[in-house]
Amino acid sequence: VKKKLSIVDIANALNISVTSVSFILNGRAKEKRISEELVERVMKYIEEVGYKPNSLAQSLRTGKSNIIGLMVEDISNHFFANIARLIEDRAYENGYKIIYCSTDNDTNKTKDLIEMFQDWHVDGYIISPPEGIEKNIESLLKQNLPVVLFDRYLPNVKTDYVVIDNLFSTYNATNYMIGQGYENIAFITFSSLQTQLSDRMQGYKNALDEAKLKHHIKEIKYVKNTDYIIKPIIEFLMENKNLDAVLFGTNHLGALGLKAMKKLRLKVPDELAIISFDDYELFELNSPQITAIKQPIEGIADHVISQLLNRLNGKIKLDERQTITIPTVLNNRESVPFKKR
Amino acid sequence: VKKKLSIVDIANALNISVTSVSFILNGRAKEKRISEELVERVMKYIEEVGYKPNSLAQSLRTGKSNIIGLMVEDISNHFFANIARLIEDRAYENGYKIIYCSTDNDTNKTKDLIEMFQDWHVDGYIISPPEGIEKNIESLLKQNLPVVLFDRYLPNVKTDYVVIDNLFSTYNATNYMIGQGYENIAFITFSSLQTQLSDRMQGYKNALDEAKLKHHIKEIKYVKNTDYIIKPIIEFLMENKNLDAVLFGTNHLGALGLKAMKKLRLKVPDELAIISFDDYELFELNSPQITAIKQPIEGIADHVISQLLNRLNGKIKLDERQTITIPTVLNNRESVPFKKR
DNA sequence: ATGAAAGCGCTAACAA
DNA sequence: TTGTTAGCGCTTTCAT
Repeated sequence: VKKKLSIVDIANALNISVTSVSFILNGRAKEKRISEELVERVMKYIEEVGYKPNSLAQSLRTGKSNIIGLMVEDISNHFFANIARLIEDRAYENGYKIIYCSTDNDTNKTKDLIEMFQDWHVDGYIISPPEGIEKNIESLLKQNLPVVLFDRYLPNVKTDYVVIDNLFSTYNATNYMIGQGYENIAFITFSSLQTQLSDRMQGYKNALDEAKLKHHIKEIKYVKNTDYIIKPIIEFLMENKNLDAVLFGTNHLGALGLKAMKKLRLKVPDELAIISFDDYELFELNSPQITAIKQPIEGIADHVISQLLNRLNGKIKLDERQTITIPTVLNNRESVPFKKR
Repeated sequence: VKKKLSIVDIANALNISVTSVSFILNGRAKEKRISEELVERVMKYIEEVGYKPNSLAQSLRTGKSNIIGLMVEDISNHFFANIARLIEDRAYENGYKIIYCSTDNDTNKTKDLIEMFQDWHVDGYIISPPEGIEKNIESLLKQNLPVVLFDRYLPNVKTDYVVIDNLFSTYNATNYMIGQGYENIAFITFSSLQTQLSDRMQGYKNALDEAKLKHHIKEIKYVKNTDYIIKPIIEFLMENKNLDAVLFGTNHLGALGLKAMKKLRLKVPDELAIISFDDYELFELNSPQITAIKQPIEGIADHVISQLLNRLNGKIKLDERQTITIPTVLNNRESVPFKKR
């Protein structure tokens, strides 16, 4: 077991100073006018013995960790997992590593996690924020730490963020259903004040209001155990036999809603037309294929990481703020046929 | 913008030595017989000013980073995302953070990533290894760094690992199909020498050989673009009209296979019975519901992290080696009905 | 063009 | 019981 060598070891071995080695290592040889010959000698030796700088020490010294903290609601969720993957690729390409965690939308957990990340001096944050962490985000901002929110934002905190056009998405989807002849359209969502969900609800309401139709809203408390999400859906559906269409507020709810309907032996779309938010492999393969509001995952991930990298590279002024809203696509399939009356 | 305080600042403020502060912070006050009074004073002050130790410095000093490196094939894959989530929870519970990456089963990429993680002095590794990184894993082992492999292992490297009983799983599934009266059973898999895939293939072969039935194996080269996976599946299916059943080697292939059949307007299960490896929400919701080999994700994640934590805590002797093989469950649904002849 | 040395924040051996 | 100090490995200022 050979001990890891340090920059000192290699300086000694070559009988030169650590400074030279450091400069050479950091590509500042030219700038410091170090002889070609020395540079070559050092590089060769380093290659030979397989020297690798200790990133920890580098970070302690420079204050830069080259780590990005990624905080998503739940890494096992299809949407976030895909975002995480795309962000990861871009981050590594740019010399950053990713340390991640799932917040579960739990405010206290998130606060702890932010502190942890701070102790580790991560260079930047990508967060899908739960409610109630305004203070903590502001504190990061005050320290000039780059923060990019996504999926939802905090209305009272001036950060960069990347979101989709939630309001228009559901407005549009609801309108589509209305246009297809549906009149008793429900919206099933999680009870939450987060912007993405409240915007989606608002879009739904707006469309109904314009058409002078009645709201049918079911808010479900989020829990991990899916049984306790399916159950209220089933109950809601049973209690509202007059419904002819349902709009689901998230992909998770869409999938579970499908399960609920399967249990109830409800025929989709004959007895109930449906649209889900957030497209999903499952929706395309289902019979009938489920119409869904597709989020441009690549677009979101791309903007998120670009924004963060720009901040990291100082390409955005500190007092500037970039907010990006991306349109969605209604992937029209088979679950909302024209309704015969 | 107030500067971050260090242990020195708080020592000065309280007119005591850094040692005392350090000991108190690390809960060694009792052991070092530091006065209750001082401990209290320090703790109170720390609370007051919100002092947080710099983990970077701690790690540089102690050589322990409290970070676990998680290397999966692809974090956006349902299976790995779920494992990642469970591992994350257990890791944070135990004071570890997770830095992750996706290997894409790319040997060179993985090598680079391992080096990166090493530069960061991560305390332990959890890896679903691609082929050809035996040397690199061995090098980690030689440095007494804990490594737990999962999903597949490296036959020539003596590491801890957690895998499922792949061979029996497909043997069992294939046998089940045979028992249901199917005779021309195909196995669609990715071309790879990785243990999980070769074991699955072997299980399939064994069952067919025992029943004196012919092999129908399609190996597909893995690529990111799903079109280039669906296409060969379609071709294979078209060229082998005599098939009456298909076993898919991974969840990814199962889902894409379903798409292929949809395109071909093949009736499942009447024209083609199917079983997929690795259960999936999609399979349960499909009509017909797809029979699948369910991997015990919680069990895998649990064993993986327990093994790693035990190593980290020195509860496993260095020369000892733990390999765990977990059984799977054949989730019997509707896609393999008894075949009338 | 190269080197000496301070210091990032922390831990722990040693001293007192 | 508490304090002094070396040093983890690196970067960078200042001197030469």
